[in-house]
Amino acid sequence: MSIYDTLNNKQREAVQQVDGPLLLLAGAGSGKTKTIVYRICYLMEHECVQPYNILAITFTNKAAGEMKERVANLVGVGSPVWVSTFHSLCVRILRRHIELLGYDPGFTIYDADDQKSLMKNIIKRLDIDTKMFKEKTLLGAISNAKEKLVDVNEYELSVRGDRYRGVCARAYREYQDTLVKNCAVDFDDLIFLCVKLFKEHPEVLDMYQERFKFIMVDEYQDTNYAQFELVRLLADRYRNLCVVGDDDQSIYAFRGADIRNILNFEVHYPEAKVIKLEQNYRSTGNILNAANGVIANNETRKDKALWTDREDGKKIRFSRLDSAYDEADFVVEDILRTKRENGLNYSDFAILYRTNAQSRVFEEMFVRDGVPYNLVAGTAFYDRQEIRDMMAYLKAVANPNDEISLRRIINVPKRGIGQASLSKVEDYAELHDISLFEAFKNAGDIMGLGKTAAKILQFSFFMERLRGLSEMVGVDELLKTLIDECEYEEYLKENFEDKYEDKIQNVYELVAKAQQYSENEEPSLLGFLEDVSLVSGSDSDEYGEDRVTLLTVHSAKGLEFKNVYLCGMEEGIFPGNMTIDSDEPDGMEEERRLAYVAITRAMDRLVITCAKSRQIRGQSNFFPVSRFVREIPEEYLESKLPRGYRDSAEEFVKQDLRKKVSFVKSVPPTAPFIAKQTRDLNMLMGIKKGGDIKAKPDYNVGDRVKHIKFGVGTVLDIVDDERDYKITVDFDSVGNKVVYAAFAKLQKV
DNA sequence: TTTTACTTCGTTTTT
DNA sequence: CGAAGTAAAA
Repeated sequence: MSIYDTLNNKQREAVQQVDGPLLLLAGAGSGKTKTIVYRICYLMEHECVQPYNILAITFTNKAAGEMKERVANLVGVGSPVWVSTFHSLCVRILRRHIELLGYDPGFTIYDADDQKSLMKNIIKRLDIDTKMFKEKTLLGAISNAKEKLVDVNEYELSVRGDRYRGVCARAYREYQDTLVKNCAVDFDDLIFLCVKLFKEHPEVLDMYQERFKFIMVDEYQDTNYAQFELVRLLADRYRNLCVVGDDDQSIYAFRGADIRNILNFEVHYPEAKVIKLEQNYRSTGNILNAANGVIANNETRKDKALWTDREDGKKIRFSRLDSAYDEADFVVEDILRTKRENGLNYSDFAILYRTNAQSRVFEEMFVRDGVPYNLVAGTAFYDRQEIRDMMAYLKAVANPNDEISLRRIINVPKRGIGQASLSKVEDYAELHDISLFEAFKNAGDIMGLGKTAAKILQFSFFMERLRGLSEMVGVDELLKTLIDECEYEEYLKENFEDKYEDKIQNVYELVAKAQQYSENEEPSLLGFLEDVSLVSGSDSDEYGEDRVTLLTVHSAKGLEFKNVYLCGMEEGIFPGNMTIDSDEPDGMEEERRLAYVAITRAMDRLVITCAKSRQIRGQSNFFPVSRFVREIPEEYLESKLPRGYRDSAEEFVKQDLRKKVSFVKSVPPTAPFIAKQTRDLNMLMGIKKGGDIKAKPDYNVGDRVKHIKFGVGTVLDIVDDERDYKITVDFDSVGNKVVYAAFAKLQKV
């Protein structure tokens, strides 16, 4: 009896298929990780592959850690197989060779927050119109470019007179120049620069191709073009590349993941073997069938169907409540009852929702009823202000060129160095072509600083001292000295009256983490910073306690729970209005995959809820039931959906609008349409909590205006209707339409 | 320089 | 409705 006997036929086939490219399509809950782990072991045991010739790439540290542990358990402790995330793999390679690209090997990694600050500075420096361009947009454009391996020069060439993209190009150049000056790289750079390194220095690539004779990539459906290219280069010599993924679980396209990487794998590698893992070991038949029913509505997908030999189990419970409040109440009650009746733990339950904002109501209820819960939230440990402050100090100590971190801490705690003084120092630095920190050291020579010069000097001495210290002591000691000498605790006490205790505690938690890190074989400040930068908040291990888990569907990927509550299943929330309004269908398919991921998290029981009306941004709106609920075949539901699944208010909405809005006639009342009409009616009837004042349009009869769907047209008439201004527009493309000002949001052109 | 009052603007986010 | 960011006052 060998360990491989515990695999099913398909899994075993995948494990033993070691030569050449292999596409492993692994459905949800099909034993994917087990298969990868066993395959690694099989390579070593049966194919005599040296562990250091194997590379396994994952997306999260959590997945990497789990894989490492399971391999170690199978073959004995500490195997030298490289199991790492894309990003940490690239950092390791870049630390060794980045000098070839003209960077300092002690580079800092900028996270999303650093990027934002940097972009803000650039917008100011380049005097970019903040009405037209927000840092988020520009960073998005840059990130997009880097994900597609488009460098600054290529980007500039591609602009071709487009004014909008021209601004992006200017921002991209300035952004990249500043990164180099600051000795810093962003997340996208890690991949981008690694590919660049391989392309420009074949001798380096050669070395890694020889080293990584067998490569495996997990969650392949989430790779972007840069990652695809990185893998392609590394695997190009031996072509022993095994990619594992599920196109139906691709939910990160909005971040650049390119589903075509997995869909076209056989095109890139014609000799590839394809193995499908379709047996699901997680969910009951009803849950699985429901998921299959929903995902079947997607056009662009690999043909496959999950099956299970588990029992049918409980049917899916669907309940539509009046409000978000009632929904939360219902869910909490249902959890408590189910837990009691079946002798379950709190940790057997999870609440899934589309957006983080939806967690609040549930939290309130849990607090009210004293139910222990764990919120997998956006604001993770390392995103906390006080932690970011400390990290900025450490970053600035490690890399004096890191302006972003320096600016963050120059006046934290308050030293009386404000914007005005900082600007003077910046001008001086620019004039003399020196770094910000060098300028700090020359503060005495800068005109007009007055008394602040001494303060700046003092700060620079302090940083120098920490820098010296960092070479003598561990990160934990360094942190303690830092906290002590800049009187950070006192600063927190003075500035955050009721929250300072938490913050101080967090700071000492960081010290504890630093202590823990210092026990590594080769601790270094750089290493600690790296560890922190590349670890996301959501995979910090806060498990152990018996709690209900609250999380977004995105962060639920890869997890499973006995009981899943999928909440807020409303047309307009999930799928969101953004997706419904968009006219390209890819977004809706991704949204549907997200629904599929959500459903397949459930092992034994799935409860779906939604609210008829919920407050969005302070105003209450009606919502129809999500199309994804309606796509579940009724036989898997506990009870049939109410006929028409629309309540009278919505029926009214529909009829009312048929009379009022002319274009209603020609369009069949599909779900997204009704969602739209619902929103429209909310506007009309003024179903708003807050003071509802209709805004007078900023255009007049005769003006040219732009509509999001209909394009440009001329305003023919403006009528001051009861609730809103009724606008008649002659659109160039579709002719006369009557629209409501608040809803149509016409832009004067 | 720092505090305060007022506007603006809102998905999802593995690293 | 709130967070977060900006403009005027202390």
